[in-house]
Amino acid sequence: MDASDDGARGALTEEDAPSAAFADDGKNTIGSQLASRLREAIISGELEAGSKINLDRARKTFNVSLSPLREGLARLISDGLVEFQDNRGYRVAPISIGNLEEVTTLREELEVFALRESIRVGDVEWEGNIMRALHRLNRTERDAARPETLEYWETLHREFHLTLISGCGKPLLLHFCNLLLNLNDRYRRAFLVRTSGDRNVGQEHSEIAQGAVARDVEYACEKLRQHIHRTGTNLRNHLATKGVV
Amino acid sequence: MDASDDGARGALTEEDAPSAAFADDGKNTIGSQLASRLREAIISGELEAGSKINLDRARKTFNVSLSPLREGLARLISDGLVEFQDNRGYRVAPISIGNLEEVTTLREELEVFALRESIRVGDVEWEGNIMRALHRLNRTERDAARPETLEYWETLHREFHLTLISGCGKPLLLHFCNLLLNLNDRYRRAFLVRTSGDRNVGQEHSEIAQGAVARDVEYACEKLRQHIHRTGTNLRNHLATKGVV
DNA sequence: GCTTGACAGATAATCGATTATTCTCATATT
DNA sequence: AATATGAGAATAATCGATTATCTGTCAAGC
Repeated sequence: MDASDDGARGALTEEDAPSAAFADDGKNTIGSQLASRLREAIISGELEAGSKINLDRARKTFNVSLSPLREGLARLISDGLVEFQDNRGYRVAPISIGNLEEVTTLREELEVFALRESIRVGDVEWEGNIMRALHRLNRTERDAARPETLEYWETLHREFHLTLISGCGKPLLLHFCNLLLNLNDRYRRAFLVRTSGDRNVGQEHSEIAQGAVARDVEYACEKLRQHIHRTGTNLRNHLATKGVV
Repeated sequence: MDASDDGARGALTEEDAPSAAFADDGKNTIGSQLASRLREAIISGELEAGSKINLDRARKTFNVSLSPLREGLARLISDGLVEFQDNRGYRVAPISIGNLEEVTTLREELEVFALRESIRVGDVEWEGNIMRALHRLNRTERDAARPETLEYWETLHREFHLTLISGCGKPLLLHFCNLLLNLNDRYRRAFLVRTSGDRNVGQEHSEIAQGAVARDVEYACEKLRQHIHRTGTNLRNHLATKGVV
């Protein structure tokens, strides 16, 4: 499941890194469960970007009372997926080309920095986790005809990117990267059914991973930067096609 | 007042940048007011780092009901000042040397990047705002004997740093920097009554500001980086002295 | 002596009802 | 015609009470 779905929700210092399965992954309270469901609903595009969230309607849709609903929504604010204004309620964070460009730029800056740090201080276990995540990702088919494979691929893809930087030992930085990845995934799941023909994404991932475990900082970081940049460019073109400003 | 105290609380895309006074700055709801009061209480050290927040006691202390109290606390989670765990409630985010070092490192990375971008795209109004913020800061006495002057100085200092990077045109980046500045200020207000003798902080600020408005990217960025780094080093020494791990 | 389990008190989470605010739209006014 | 006003509906915020969960203590069993 999504690494950010841990039942134990901390603050910015929480453990955002992907980790081995939790037998009992918490999610005890209705508020927590709602946060997960809403997060998935927003990232998957089920809830339209920019739309207002009517509390009363949402209350009925999810069969919950107001308190846990507000609780869940409040958490998504820190994820950047929901906006809030006093007395005007909540709305799904809007999307825009400007926002996508900023997310891409910051990913280039922060994820690359986190990878650099990971290569510097990451241990052997970190290396192993990368190889595992890469293998699982590249062995998974991404068939546009079957949405469930797409979602599974997204999960693994996200896991791969988080694993890459999980060795850096900087919880705050990982938190920021996690947020950015969330925001980015929303764009991809909304607009990118298939990758553009001139890319071999699987090979890109392999190159990054091999550079990382070989501790070749410059190679790995440059490959990661290009990978993020290309995705950003592709997405921007798709958005422009669909008339998003 | 604190720039992050806007009544209108948005998500990560909100306007975190400092701006001229709001005649009516909102803060309509009890939840919002509480968020501000609690934020100040935590940053100023009034609420001890790492301590548990008993909801019932807090409810009585602030004379509010449970719902707005939870609302206010939830917002501080996204600020990284409060941590939360299902069924175990809220606690003030702990401090540690490790966290301080990460905050410092990320400030060096992100604030410097934001300054670089600001110098690249900032307009004349941005330049003017810097000179104004610098003037107000350097004209304000920082008298350790009078706490109210310290607090006022902190406000202006924060305003100066946010103004420096306010021209970058990247709301998400500004949000991250705002969070980091919050976390950093908590350490300073707790541990740094006076700056160490070998520094002339006023001059450091002046050099950064002059470099920025002169559009000398490398000079300004290097000065800012050193400024942040020195503060980090000073704080770490103070923490170590007081036995913080 | 150590572990396990039941109990009680403390604490957090949730609910349904109430109050306050904003929004809508028809009407009045310049 | 454009703008201002105000009543009523829609919606958000808050409250007090109730329910669920956890934490620490102490006794029974191994």
